Amino acid sequence: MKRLSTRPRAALDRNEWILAAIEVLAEQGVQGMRIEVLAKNFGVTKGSFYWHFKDRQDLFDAVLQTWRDGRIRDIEKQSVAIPDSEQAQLLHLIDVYGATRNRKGISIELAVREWARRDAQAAAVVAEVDTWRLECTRKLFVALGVSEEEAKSRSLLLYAYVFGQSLMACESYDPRVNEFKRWIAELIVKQPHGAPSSDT
Amino acid sequence: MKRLSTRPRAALDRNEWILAAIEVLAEQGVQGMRIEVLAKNFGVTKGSFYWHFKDRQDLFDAVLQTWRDGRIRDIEKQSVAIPDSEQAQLLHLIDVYGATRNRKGISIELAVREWARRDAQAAAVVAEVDTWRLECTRKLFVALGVSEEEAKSRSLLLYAYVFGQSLMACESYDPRVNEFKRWIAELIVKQPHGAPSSDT
DNA sequence: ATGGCTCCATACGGTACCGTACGCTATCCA
DNA sequence: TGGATAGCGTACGGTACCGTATGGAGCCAT
Repeated sequence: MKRLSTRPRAALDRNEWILAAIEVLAEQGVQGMRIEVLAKNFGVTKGSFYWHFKDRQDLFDAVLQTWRDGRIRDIEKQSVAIPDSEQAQLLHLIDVYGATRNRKGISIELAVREWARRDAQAAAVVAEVDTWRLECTRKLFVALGVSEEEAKSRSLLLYAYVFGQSLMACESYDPRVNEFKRWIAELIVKQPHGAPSSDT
Repeated sequence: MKRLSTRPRAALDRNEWILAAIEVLAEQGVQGMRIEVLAKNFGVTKGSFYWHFKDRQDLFDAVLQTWRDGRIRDIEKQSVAIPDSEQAQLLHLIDVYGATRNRKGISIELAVREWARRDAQAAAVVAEVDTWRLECTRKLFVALGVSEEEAKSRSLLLYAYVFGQSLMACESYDPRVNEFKRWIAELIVKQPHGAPSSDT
C-alpha cells in the first residue's frame, strides 16, 4: 500500500481515493462517499482530494468506471468455457455469491445497484455489467445443450436469484438453509430431463 | 378524528407524516426521509413534525411498524389457500412483483431492505416479514404435494428471484423477456414430476 | 373573558458537509 | 541555488440539515 521507503509521507494518488471510496460505498451507500470523511480516514484534509479530483461527481464517475472494469475482467475470467465442466462452473458461480464469504463483493454489488435505482449513469453501468454476465452464463448453458431461449431464461433466473438471496434474511428460516440453497442451485443449473437428483 | 368537518385547515396527524415519509423512502432511500423536506412538502414547518414525533428516530420506528403491519396484512390475505388453485396463487405472486405495475410497492420493498443492511431494527422487521412470507408460500407448495424441504427451498427461490429480478436491468436484454419470466415462474412453481400438461 | 389546549411558526445554536482561494513545504531539475 | 511544481493544509463562505425554546393563533369549556 504505502511506498514509504524513503518518503516520510506516502503521497496519495487518484486510485487510492477511488478504492477507499468503494470501501465506504459498500458499507454506507452512495451518500456515505463524503469527501471530508474519506480525507479524515486518510489522515489528510480535503485539499488533497481537490488536487486529484475536480469535484464529488468526478469521484463518482471514477468509482463507477473502476467497478465496471473490475466486473468485466472478472466475467471474462469466468467466461472461458472448460469443456465438460460447464455445470460445475455455473454451480460455482452461484456459490460465489453465496454471501458467507465474498461479503465485501456482495456489499459493493448491492450498493451499486441501489445507486443505480436513482442515478442514470450508475444504471447504465449496471446494465452493461448485467448484459456481459447474462451473456457469459448464456454461453455456458448453451454449451450444456439447452436451447437459446432456455439458456437466456436460466441466466436471468440465476442472477436474479443470487442477488435476491443476498437481500433476504434467510439464516433464521431453517438450519438446513445451505441444503436448500444447494437444491436451488441444481434446479437452476440442471435440465429437467436430467436425472431427478438422487445423488448428493 | 372527526373534527375536520369545521376546520378550514386539516390538521396533520401522525399517520400522514408516516405515509409521506414512506413515499420519500421509496424514492430517495432512508437518507431521504428528512424532517424539513417532508415539512416543506406539506407546506408547514418542522414545528409541526416535532409536535407529532419525538425526533427523527421516532418517525423511523413508526415507518417500520407501518410497513410491517401492511405487509403482514397482505400476506394473510394471500395466505388463504384456495383448493386446487395453489399453483395459480403462486404464479400470481410472482407476477405481482413483476415490476411493470406495482412499481411503488417494489420501490418501498427495496428501500426497506437497503435500510435493513445498515440498521438492526429494520433488519429485524425485514426478517419477520420474510419469515411470514416464506411460511405462506411453503404452505401453498405443501398443498401442491411437494415435500417439506422442497417446499421451503422453492419458497426461498421464489422470493429471492422476485427481489433479485427488480434489482436487474433486464429490459434491454431481450425483447422476449416477458416470455422468459413466464418460463422461470413455471420452473419455480411446477414440479418436475407433476403432470406435464399444458394447461395453467 | 379567561385560562387551557392543540397545532403550528419563528428563531436560534449547532453540526456536517461542499467547493474555492490561497498559502506552505518538500522535492526535482537545470 | 533558485525556481518550478506536485501535493497538501488553512481558511472561508455557503447550504442543508437536526433539535429546542418559545411564541402565537384558534378553539374549548367554565
